[in-house]
Amino acid sequence: MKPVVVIDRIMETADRLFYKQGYNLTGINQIIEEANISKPSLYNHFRSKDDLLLAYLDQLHKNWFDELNAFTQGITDPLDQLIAFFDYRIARQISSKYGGCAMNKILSEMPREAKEVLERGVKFKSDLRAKITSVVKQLKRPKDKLLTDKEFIEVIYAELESGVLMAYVTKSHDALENAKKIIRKLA
Amino acid sequence: MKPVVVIDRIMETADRLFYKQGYNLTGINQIIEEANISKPSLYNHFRSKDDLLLAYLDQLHKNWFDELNAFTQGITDPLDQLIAFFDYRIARQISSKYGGCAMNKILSEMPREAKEVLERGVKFKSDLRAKITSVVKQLKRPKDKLLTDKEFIEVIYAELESGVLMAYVTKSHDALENAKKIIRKLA
DNA sequence: GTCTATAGAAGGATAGAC
DNA sequence: GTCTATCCTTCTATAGAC
Repeated sequence: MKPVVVIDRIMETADRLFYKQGYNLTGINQIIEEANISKPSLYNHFRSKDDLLLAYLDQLHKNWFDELNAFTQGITDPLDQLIAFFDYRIARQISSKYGGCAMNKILSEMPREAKEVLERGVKFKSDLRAKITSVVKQLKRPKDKLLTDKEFIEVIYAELESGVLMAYVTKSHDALENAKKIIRKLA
Repeated sequence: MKPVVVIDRIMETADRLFYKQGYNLTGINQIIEEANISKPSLYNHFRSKDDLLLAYLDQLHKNWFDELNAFTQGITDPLDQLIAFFDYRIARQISSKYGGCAMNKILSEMPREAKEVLERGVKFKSDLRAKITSVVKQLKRPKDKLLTDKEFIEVIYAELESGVLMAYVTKSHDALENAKKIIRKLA
């Protein structure tokens, strides 16, 4: 069921290859071959390979948060919502066979000059942190908790990032599972 | 003060370029040019570019832990030692102008087949975790603490990983600084 | 062990026909 | 908008002389 429209075929192929092989290891030639289009057809839609990367990152951002929202839809208890963030990442890592975090992998292979890419990374991370913050506020944690809200949010965020990284390296979601217990204790 | 021996010049140049630009963006041509050697001279010491990468990773592992040991040398209090782990990473991020974690960046740009590289990543992470574990044991934390030793170790590790990633993306070590306060509270 | 020279493939991007 | 054909650069790696 490949997309019929050319630009959709490009985006679908870029998404798959950039995630699987990384940006720098994926050549324009491979993209056009697997998307079954010609080279000038690609350059008709995107000025350059870098331009395609930015489009890929924007699509990634939208899809990632849309799917997260769909995943947590219907969960009312705030603590359960926090746990669902971890379950979302676990589900993604399992379905991608522990391919790691798409955004972090791209960020990690960029040279210093890639300012526009870095900006998208910052936006992605601040949006995720904002979602966590919003849910933590709903917990209405008492003031005498060991960690402040800000600190608790930081730990949640760190456990998500580190957990996915460990999933990528060890090909297991043990760390993400353990993190859930820690979050329940600190809540 | 460039190294005189050829293989040292290669390693020094590879170390600098792999970290600054990443592995895939660094060509053999650039390495030999900046190391002021010829191409066959490089291939006399390393069978392939991949072979050079493995040598680079092994050197990185050794240097990283040697410098960590030197950094924590003389610190006797276990909690201070844990904090020193964060200060070590802060110092490295400042001196590298927030270039991020060398090991994680390489890991992130590898394709699935790069088994030998991934193994070195696993070893690096398990060695760091072992060091944290060793120090936490010395804390002799009471059983009634909110987090078990295992959970506390996990949080320390996650804050280190996530903190360096945030340093790379935001070009600031705020996250690593905040993490220190959290660790003190949870100790 | 080190060099000059080169092979052979793949990289990103474009001209011009339809 | 899409194609065939082509351009120029860069890539990893090697042959053969010294």
